[in-house]
Formats: sequence, C-alpha cells, structure tokens
Amino acid sequence: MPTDQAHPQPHDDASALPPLAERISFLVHRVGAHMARIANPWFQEAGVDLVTSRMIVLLAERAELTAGEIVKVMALPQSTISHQLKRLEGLGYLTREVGPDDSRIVIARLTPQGVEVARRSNALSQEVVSALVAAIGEDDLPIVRAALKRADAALEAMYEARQSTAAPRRKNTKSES
Amino acid sequence: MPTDQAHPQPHDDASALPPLAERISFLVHRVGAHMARIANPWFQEAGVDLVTSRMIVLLAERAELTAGEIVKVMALPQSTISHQLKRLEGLGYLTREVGPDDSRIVIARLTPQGVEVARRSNALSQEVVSALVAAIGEDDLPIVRAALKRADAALEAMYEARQSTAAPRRKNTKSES
DNA sequence: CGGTAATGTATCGATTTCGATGCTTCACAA
DNA sequence: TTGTGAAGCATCGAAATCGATACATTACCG
Repeated sequence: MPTDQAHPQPHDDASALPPLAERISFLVHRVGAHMARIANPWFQEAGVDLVTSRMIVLLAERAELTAGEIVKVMALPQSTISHQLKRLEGLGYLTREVGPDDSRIVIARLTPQGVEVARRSNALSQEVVSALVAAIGEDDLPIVRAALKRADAALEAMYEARQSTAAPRRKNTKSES
Repeated sequence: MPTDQAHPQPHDDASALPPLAERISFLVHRVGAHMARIANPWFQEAGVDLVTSRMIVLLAERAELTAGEIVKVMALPQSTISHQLKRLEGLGYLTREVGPDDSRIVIARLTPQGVEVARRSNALSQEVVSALVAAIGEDDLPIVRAALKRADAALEAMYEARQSTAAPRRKNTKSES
C-alpha cells in the first residue's frame, strides 16, 4: 500500500523532514530564543544585550579586532555590527580607532569599563553554560560541541556559496550597460 | 609547572568557561545567525522571514493554534507574535478568529496561500536540514537532537524561574500602597 | 602613473522587535 | 451577583535590525 506521495529517494528516514519540533534548526532557534530572554533583562542595566555582550566578550579575548573581523565572528550583517560598535563607543565600553596602515579599517578596543562589562557578561554566561552543560551531560558535551562546529561550518559554506552566485556589487558612479 | 592564573576551583574542566568560540551558547548563536542569513533572502519574495515561516510551518502541522500556543512554541515575546499574526493575516496567509468559548483567545488557521507558503518553507528547510544532518552525521544526530531538547527544556525552566521571581503584574487602575 | 575594480565601513529608510502597559473577557470566591 | 484578580491579546513608543547603497581608501593592472 503505497502512500499518496511520491518519494524521490528510497531511504525515507534520511530525507524525510521531521516535524518542526524535531528539527535541529528549530531546536537551535528555541535554545537561542531562551538565551535571549534570559540574558536581556539581566544586561539591561548595563545598556547591552545578548549580542553586544558577546561582542564585548570577544573583544576581551582578542584585545584588538577590526570591525570586519567582528562581523565574521558574529555572523551578523555588517550594518548591525557597525551600529553597535558606535553605540558601544558612546556607552564608553570601547574605542574605535582608524587603522594605521589601512585607514579604511576600524580597530575596536575595550575600555576598562568594557572589560568590566565583559567580566559580568561572563558571569551570566557561566550560569547559562553551566545549565547547558548539565542538561547536555559531560559525556555528550564534546560530541555536541563538535557537531555544532561542523554544522556551523556547513551553513557558513552554504551561505557563502549563495553569496557568490548573487550579483557581485556593481560600480557606483557609472550608468549601466 | 602551574599556569600564571589562579583557578577558583580544582575541577577546571567542568567549571571553567571556555573561550567564546567553544561555548555551546555561542555555537548556537552562529548556527542560528547562518540560518537567518540563508533563509531570509530566499523568503523575501513571499513577504516572510525565518521566524514567520516557522510560524506558518507550525500552523501547517497543527491546523489550528491560539496566539498563546504559538508564543509558547516559538519562545518569542507575545507582542512580537501578535504583530506577526496580524501581518500574516494582512498578507492573506492565515485567518484570525475569536475563540467560540473564550472570546479572549485568537485562533489562527492557514489559508490555502498559507499552506503553499508552508510547502515552500519546508522545501528550503529540507535543504538546510539536509546540510545540518550531513554535517552532524547520522551517528551523532540522535545524540545532538536529544541533547538540544534537554538544553531547551533546561533553559525554558531557567527562564520561567526568573519570571516567577519578578514582579507579578500589578492591578492597573489603583494607586500604589 | 592613471584609472578601474575591490575592500572596508558608514549611513539611510523601512521594518521588526522588544518591554511595558492597556483593554477586554473569564474564573472564582464571598 | 458582585467584585477582584487573572488570563489573553492588542497597542504604544523606543530602539534594534536589515538590506541597499553611499563613501572613502587601497589594490591591481596596463
């Protein structure tokens, strides 16, 4: 008794799309949404949120990063990072300085206040990460971590592949054709 | 040869906070950001994005959901879901109907156009999920899925615990004390 | 050396998101 | 019943996000 739907491939289990709640993509969404809901009220008084706190923690680890490098690591739109860097500079958490060799680039560095925010961000992150580690379990943790890294790399490649097939940014001051 | 850094606790591996790029929380952020970057241009012509497409797919699975149920599943702010439901109604993808027994609730149902959008959303999801499954690997997939579900549940509990300790919404028309 | 393309960031306008709060309806106790 | 609070959703104003595009600088190529 065949189903009323043609299967393009015989091995259903691998190709069939599970219900939303079972998809890795959706589970990632849920976990991310929960992290935002937990972190944002916590950070509110410092004027940061989950995304900006990660930028600050990143800067605390690397000490000196260009705007473009932050864009790559955060995997967010360049305009979003640019806005946030300006905002965080206004809050006094970092300084923006033009690159000495290449004046197009912007180098961001944490101020002492920014370092303090990074410290407090890591304190909350410690709490969240502990909950995650406890839920995942010590045994599965390295497996999950490695799997997420592979997933991240795969999606990044998928994104870049789509970028290259898109229109590669025209000239600005000339008319077309 | 001890490191030049004091360790607050002896069992470092369990309690130490790894660098940002190694944290599960950050990997989840990256994977989620990549999904958004891949999906949003794809959905652009249909007037939806990653979040709204998930709402639509959810409705395609359940056929009838209240706004509050969608809020719980999506784990997003109630105001966001409310806005999107109104927007999706305007696009003709779903109908909103007042509950017959309880006129406070709003019941959402997909229109035929909404069903079509769900179909196309699943087509892209199929692509993304396939990439994820390929990257994670058949062996680790059930482990990762189960681990993410536990992580989700743990963070949801953490969020709800913080909610209950917050101020439990006062009366509206009375003055205080 | 010029000129054209590529790179890196800033900005613009529209939309989305968020938290707070308002409004309506239901539950329930006295 | 009649309040009183809770539940469910809408709305408001501020802010963040996004994609597109402008702008400035460097790289490359003849």
